[in-house]
Amino acid sequence: MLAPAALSRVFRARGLKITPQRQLLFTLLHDNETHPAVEALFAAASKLMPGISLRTVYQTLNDLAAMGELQVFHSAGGSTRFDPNIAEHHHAQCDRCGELHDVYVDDIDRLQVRNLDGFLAERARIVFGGLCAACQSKSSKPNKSQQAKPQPTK
Amino acid sequence: MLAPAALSRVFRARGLKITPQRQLLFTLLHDNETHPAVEALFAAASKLMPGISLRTVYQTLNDLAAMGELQVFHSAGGSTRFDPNIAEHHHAQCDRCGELHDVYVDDIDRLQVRNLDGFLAERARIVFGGLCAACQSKSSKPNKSQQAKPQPTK
DNA sequence: GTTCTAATCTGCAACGATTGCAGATTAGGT
DNA sequence: ACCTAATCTGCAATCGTTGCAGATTAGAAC
Repeated sequence: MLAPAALSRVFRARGLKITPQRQLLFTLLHDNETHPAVEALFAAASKLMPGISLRTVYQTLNDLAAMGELQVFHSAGGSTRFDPNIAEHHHAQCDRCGELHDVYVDDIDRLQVRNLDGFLAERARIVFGGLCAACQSKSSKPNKSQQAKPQPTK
Repeated sequence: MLAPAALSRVFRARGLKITPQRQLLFTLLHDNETHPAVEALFAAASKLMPGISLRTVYQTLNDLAAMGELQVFHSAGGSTRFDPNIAEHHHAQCDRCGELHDVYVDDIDRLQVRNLDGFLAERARIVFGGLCAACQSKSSKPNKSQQAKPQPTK
């Protein structure tokens, strides 16, 4: 995502207004590597600007995503995460804590893909599953997992 | 996913009952390559067994997923798709029609991943984006897309 | 600085997907 | 045929997200 100042220029150029709410969200997102969910952003924004509407947060995120300034990440449990890193990169998601982590992968186009069957692949998104460094240390005792597999009803 | 008969054995072995509803869903899912959503399965099931409850479809899908007999695929718009193919494979999703397509990728472990930062990657899921064969032919005129990018409110 | 208007914000109602619950039904062991 | 735990059904409730309408405001024009 562009820096707040540059983003403001882009918005103005499109006839969009620079409101305090938008500026706040720009700064909260810029260089943010936590892949925040809407609620997390709303909480952070609310601290700095009490009264900001959840609706506005959704609106702004949608706008930024539509402009290609934000990547959207849909994961288990219907949770949506936003990623201001729009360089070509991929993700590693921890099975235990659900945290997302940016990773970079080389030579993706060298992959041999079978059964494409006429599909014209332009992009690839890779999500690695496993355990993050933190969860490996405090292994054994499970955390609040985003990928818990419930047993069939007994 | 196992064949209906084998699946029934697994269920029994776990003390789970084989109901007509479950059997129906087993057969509807077996060898199903359409990556159906819940609603689609419910519709198909309802034709063959009028009165089956949507709740039961959800229940059964969740159980199968928890048992590892089904892969769950979360994509844009909050849509959840189920994939009975549990062999190691990946997906190609059409930007225009949203259709999912199974693909197979070789030598994934040969990928060079940077910035893993202690993350222990055990699995990788790749989703290719692009245009499916069908949408390439009838190109130009857009279809109902699952990835439509709305303009910022004007 | 004042005026003006389209863009934006807010709060709330509405929506679609999914789950919790409780009572009726039933698979399958005895 | 009987019995009981497992299951099914229908409905209410929840969650994330969006539509709407009226109040507010950024920023262009004077």
